[in-house]
Amino acid sequence: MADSTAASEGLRTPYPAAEIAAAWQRERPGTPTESIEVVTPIWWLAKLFADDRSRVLREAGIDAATLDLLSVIRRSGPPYTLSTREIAQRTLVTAGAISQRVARAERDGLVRRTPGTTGRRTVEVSLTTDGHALIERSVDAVLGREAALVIDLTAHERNSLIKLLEKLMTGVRRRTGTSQP
Amino acid sequence: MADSTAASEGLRTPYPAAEIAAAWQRERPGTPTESIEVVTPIWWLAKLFADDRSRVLREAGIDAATLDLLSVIRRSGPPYTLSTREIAQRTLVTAGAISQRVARAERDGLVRRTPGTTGRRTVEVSLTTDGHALIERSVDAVLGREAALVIDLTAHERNSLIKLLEKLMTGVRRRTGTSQP
DNA sequence: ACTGCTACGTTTAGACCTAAACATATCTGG
DNA sequence: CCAGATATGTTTAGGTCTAAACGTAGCAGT
Repeated sequence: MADSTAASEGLRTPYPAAEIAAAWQRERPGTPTESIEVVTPIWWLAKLFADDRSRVLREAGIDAATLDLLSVIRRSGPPYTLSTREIAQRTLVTAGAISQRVARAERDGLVRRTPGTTGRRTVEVSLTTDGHALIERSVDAVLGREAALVIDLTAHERNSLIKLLEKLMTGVRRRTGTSQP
Repeated sequence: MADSTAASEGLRTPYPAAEIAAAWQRERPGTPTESIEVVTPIWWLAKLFADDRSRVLREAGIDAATLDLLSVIRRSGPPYTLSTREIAQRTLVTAGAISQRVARAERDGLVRRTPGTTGRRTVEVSLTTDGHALIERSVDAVLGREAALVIDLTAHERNSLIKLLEKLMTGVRRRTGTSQP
């Protein structure tokens, strides 16, 4: 069943995950390949989305890391201010990376850092007028483009996929220890 | 339907994608958020898998980039040799990155570079004894761990997910231009 | 009020990647 | 046979991230 339609030429569907699993079974029978057809497409899709987003953002004059930072602040609503720690929790990167992102964005005049008034030794990061304008300008472009990329799924398929991803994520989280390492 | 079970405390399920979409709708009604619940979980899962894999590999004394390189050569079968170009095609990184990966692996004695005998100005990369031993030692650990991470899905759910991811990837590929930019 | 503990943010060193410039080697068509 | 086009790999410059070391700011207990 793998030999029909032998690849007479290049790779129309370049190296689908099933072929990787089959190759391992051929080379090392018994290799635990059950996960490959789930994990590999997820990685590839993540990269396809990330690369496409980079392209869209380059045209808008902003990069993905900055979009992520400005988005999370914008989304939190007025007064468009979050502490460094809150930002780190809502994002999948380390505190050090947030520090650097904020430093770059501040250098570019997109956010402002102010000593936190509330208790702890926090630092509040808030949007400047420029930062607010930039995120307003970018978010529709990025999300609109991504909506177009997933349009091939029917509403039903989309819902099934969302539910399955949710269940998978719950399991993975539980087994890896839910907090970021 | 979003307000029931208000988050009285921290974030048991930290910032699920649905909340992000809801936040955008609250802040900017009309924002095209249809893709968020699909794209965001895919990114998060990719990162969860990548981080977990890094952890497993650190214990095995190898990094993800090297695993990727040795795997693709090992999987190709005897004589465990591929040209730089073939490796780049089977991997999602640029030719420059492959060049650097091969240089590092060669420095560590895991692969060997030889001028290609067949026609073009190719460079053949082949596994050394050490490289072969290292990949044999690592692959079961990595794939076994990943199989354990996806075990919560039933066979039926797993198949549905695979099919949906395949369909999504096909569409995204077509709309972004199938070859890597 | 001291002393030690914990929370929080920043800095630094190192790894890896991409994009673009290079450097060659191989073909192609007069 | 030669000139340009094409295919391959490598190098370089710049950017971002992580992990770990730091440096302090509040807090708790006595």
